Amino acid sequence: MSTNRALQKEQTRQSIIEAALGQLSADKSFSNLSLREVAREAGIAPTSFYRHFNDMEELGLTLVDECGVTLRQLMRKARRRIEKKGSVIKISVDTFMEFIQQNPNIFRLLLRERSGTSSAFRDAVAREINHFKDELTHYLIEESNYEHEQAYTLAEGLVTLVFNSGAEALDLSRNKKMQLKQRLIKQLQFIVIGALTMRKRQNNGN
Amino acid sequence: MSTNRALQKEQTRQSIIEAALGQLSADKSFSNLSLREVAREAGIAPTSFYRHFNDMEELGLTLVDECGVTLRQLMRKARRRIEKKGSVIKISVDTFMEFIQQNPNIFRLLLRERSGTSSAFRDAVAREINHFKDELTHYLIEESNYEHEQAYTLAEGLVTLVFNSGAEALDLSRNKKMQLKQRLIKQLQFIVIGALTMRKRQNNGN
DNA sequence: CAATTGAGCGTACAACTGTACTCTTAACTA
DNA sequence: TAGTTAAGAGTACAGTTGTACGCTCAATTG
Repeated sequence: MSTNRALQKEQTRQSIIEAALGQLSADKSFSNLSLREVAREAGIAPTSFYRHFNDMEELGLTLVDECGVTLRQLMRKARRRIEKKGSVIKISVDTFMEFIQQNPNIFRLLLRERSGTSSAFRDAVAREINHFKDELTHYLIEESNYEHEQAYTLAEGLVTLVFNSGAEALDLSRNKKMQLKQRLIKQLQFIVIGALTMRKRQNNGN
Repeated sequence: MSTNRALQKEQTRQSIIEAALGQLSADKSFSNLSLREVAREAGIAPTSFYRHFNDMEELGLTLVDECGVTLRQLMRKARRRIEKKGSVIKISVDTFMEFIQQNPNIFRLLLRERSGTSSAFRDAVAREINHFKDELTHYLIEESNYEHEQAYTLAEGLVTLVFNSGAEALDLSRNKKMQLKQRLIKQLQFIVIGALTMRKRQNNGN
């Protein structure tokens, strides 16, 4: 198996990926990136793009996957912090907000393609979000003895609230962002306590 | 003031709007609609478009506004149904789901432009969603004696959950949609009961 | 009725797009 | 070392886009 050649190829592949990520912004979504623009930014001829991806879509899906990996790593880090003690809700929210603060463009990619034009994209993003729901579901089952269906419903609600506040936080001032975060934490508390309360009532046959 | 001429103009204006709405679908978002496509569909010359809108963006904002009006009318209808009695949560959810069932494309427009490329769009959509939050906030204050801040936080959470489930419901089968709706209702109950519970605790000085 | 207005059309153009095809040349293989 | 492979460049083309400009001609106005 080759070393030098494959290595060079991998490098330009990476430069394509970085070029694409670098062009994403509040005013430029992936779907209005053109193959030529990306190639230009990556320093290759437009036609050379095809040596690495068949499509812009194929490149996009790669970005989504990479983003998912990064996010999951981050949440693992968050869980470690929780084990060392601290409020589950606050630490999770802090972690998430930290991520979108530092990677606004890749988070925008997720947001946009979640309801975007390509079903392959939509599916990919849905898959990433489902990872979150599933992990949280397991956490709730293990830590708080929830039954699966209840746990999933609860997890889904929590993830929805967090993800959405992330979306709104993108454009806000530091001040408004703080307020939003406070409200988010309250909403998460509401839903957690609500679920607990309903479970108690059910157990008491009430 | 003219009658005939202005009327004709209004008619082709409407045909532009309908053309645009007609072209929106799961696979075609407003931002990849071209002026020429819309003009073609509306049966006018590309350049005639400018007699009615300066921009595609101006057309888009019009669509968002129209969508907002429709939605608010619908929610008023829902409130009337509630006054004649019934579960607040269930009726609201039914109403909302009915809307996106019957107007999936215009709802997709809202979803997409919510985190889209144009800040004018984002603002417009945010404004529409805020209408919902505000109306619900007032409702909670009047009907359940919430204090304003708590009411707003609660309303925001509820609206977020509903709006988001709407987004997910778009692509689901009838069956999955029912399940989603069930979970949504549970999540709304969680959050409402959680808020009530926390308020009680606070009042008991607990 | 004569003059004005303005919605809509047609032409034209420069900019940009994706991609088919051919060529180069450095890295690999045997 | 001679032959093969494949990444990347260059050219070319047909298609689409927004929009500037000038024209037409029916409705409106005075």
